[in-house]
Amino acid sequence: MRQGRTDVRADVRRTPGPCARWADRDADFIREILDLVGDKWSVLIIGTLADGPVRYSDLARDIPGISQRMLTLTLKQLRRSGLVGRTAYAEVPPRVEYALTALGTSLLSTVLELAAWSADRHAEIRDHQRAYDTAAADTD
Amino acid sequence: MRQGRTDVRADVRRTPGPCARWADRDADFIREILDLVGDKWSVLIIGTLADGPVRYSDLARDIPGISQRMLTLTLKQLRRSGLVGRTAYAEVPPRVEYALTALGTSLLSTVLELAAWSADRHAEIRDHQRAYDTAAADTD
DNA sequence: CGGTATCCACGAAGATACTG
DNA sequence: CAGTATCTTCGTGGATACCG
Repeated sequence: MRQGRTDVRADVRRTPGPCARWADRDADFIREILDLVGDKWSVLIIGTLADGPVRYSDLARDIPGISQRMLTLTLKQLRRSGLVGRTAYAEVPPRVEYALTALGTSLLSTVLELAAWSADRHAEIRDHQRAYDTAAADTD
Repeated sequence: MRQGRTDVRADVRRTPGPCARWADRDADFIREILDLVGDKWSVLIIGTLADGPVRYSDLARDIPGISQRMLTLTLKQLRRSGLVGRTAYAEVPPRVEYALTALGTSLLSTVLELAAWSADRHAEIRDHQRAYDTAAADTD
């Protein structure tokens, strides 16, 4: 499962007791990746790029509800981190394609797993939420 | 004309790949899980609970920078979704322990994979970011 | 100890208009 | 087509004080 060179959990204290603590570095890693893909649009964009290069306007059309501003901003951020590449063709009309880099692709599989988990468990989650909300309403 | 506005949805490219265009419910799944663990603290809490039940005050101490308010709020959200369980012991002084449920544990492994990815690639990502920022500064 | 309640600042993000 | 610029709203989260 985790055959990466760096095992995050290795840095977390595994005391027999109930007190495992995050090394600051671990928290930073989490924060870093969350900043990258924890927002509203990044994962959606990455998923849309899964099959190959996609044009700006196609992204705007295929991602429901995204504004031009957020699309541009999020693409810029993904590009900055090296997850997404941009190719502009000097044509008329102009054509710009965005595609996953190798780095982006490597993230895709993990992210897809998360999506699969969510799809798999979402009924269970919703049930819990409803039950919780009902119980809370009772005690109000 | 390869793609008019009318047939956008019909012209979905269904390659055998992971996902072509987002069906609305796929986007909803992503959104759901991102709402759950995409925030600043959820993953950190889940990770801290990895080894077993942890008391409220221990969570507050072991998660650097978290405020009491956010700890309470995030725990409530995780509890609502069935990822975390709460047990209050009628003692003096009072003791309350939080622990991952089976659902929470099943998420943990996926999330840990994401953290491992981040730990593994974070140098590469930072390099890209620096290069990008430098290039941007040049064109300014 | 294990929380709630309230106030406030700040950044994220939507709407809209404009440009190369 | 592929963006940028600006304005404004809105939610998230920090600080602080208080309660069972």
